[in-house]
Amino acid sequence: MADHNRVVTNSMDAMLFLTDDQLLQGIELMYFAYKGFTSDPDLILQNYSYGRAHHRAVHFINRRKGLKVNDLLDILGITKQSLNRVLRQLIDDGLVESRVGQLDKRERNLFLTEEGKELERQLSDAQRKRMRAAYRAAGSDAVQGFRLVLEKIMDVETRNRITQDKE
Amino acid sequence: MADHNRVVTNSMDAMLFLTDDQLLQGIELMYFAYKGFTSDPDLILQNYSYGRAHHRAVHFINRRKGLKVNDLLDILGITKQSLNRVLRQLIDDGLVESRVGQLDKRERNLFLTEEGKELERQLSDAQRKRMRAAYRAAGSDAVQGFRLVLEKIMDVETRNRITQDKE
DNA sequence: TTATAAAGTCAATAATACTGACATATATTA
DNA sequence: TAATATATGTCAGTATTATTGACTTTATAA
Repeated sequence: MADHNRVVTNSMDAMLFLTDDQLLQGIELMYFAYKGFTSDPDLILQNYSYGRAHHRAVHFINRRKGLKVNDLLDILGITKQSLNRVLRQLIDDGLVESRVGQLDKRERNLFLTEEGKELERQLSDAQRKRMRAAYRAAGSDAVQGFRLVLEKIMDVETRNRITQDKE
Repeated sequence: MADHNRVVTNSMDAMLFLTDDQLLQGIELMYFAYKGFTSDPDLILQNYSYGRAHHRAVHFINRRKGLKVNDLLDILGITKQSLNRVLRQLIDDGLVESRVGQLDKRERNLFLTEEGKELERQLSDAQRKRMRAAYRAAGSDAVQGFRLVLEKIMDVETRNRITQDKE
């Protein structure tokens, strides 16, 4: 029975019928989930008088250690001037270190300091906790589906950049 | 084999092992997907000199026709003063109609005008198109998993409010 | 040497949110 | 009925995050 269902399901995929209402429900789900998803970090950031922009910078500097300012700009899709305000604060506050590039001295490689890592840990702990609970509650099959759909929702250029960066 | 795998997978769910890196990948996925998800409407809104706040208002007024101002405040989780700016514009521009409540005349029931429906259609067409493409590419099993995980990511109070509202 | 590139900065502006203080109309309660 | 509470709306001031445009400094490349 499982096998039979699987075959039927797969052959249905090509003509998956989706009402506008079902799609709108998915859209709302994204909205509400994203809201919950950002709520825990938002609370923590208040203690530092930082905002989401700081979180994003800290997150990506942690994930791609030593990345260049330009890389960060590409990832975030904001202007140099917007990033500068945030980065300036993080550097002045001693959470981020900006090292002159070894090959090209115009470049700056960004790293988290110990203090920066501590904030990152706090933020990602909260977010991971929520993700882990959701993953566990939904089950591993659901997680695969979740990841697959999210990947397809992204802009193609974004998807290519992310996946090519992965080693 | 399918049945055997299913059993193994389900029994694994309780102890689903997730590395911090896997969870961080999920977190990034949410970030990038949400970004893509809002990019199409953002372009359309520029033509109207509106922002995401207007989109959200229009979306929920369409989805819950005749909802009260207080209902909308609850859903959006913003202050009366923040909503007012947006709602004032939409009403003045003739996209939203505010009708005095029939039972309680203090209340105002919100509706989209024909013009408002036209904007809603434009915005949701773009977003539905992206969702439909993602759903089709991922397959119906994946869609189920996607929805399930998103529901679990939401705040419990949000989830209860959403699901109870559904008839 | 001149042009290009990476990073940083200053200034002005916009969208979205916030808090606090009040006003108005209507409903509910004492 | 009089006092209180509720739903909505508004004014003013402030903060965060983003924008555009103009420029500078330093370093690499043509």
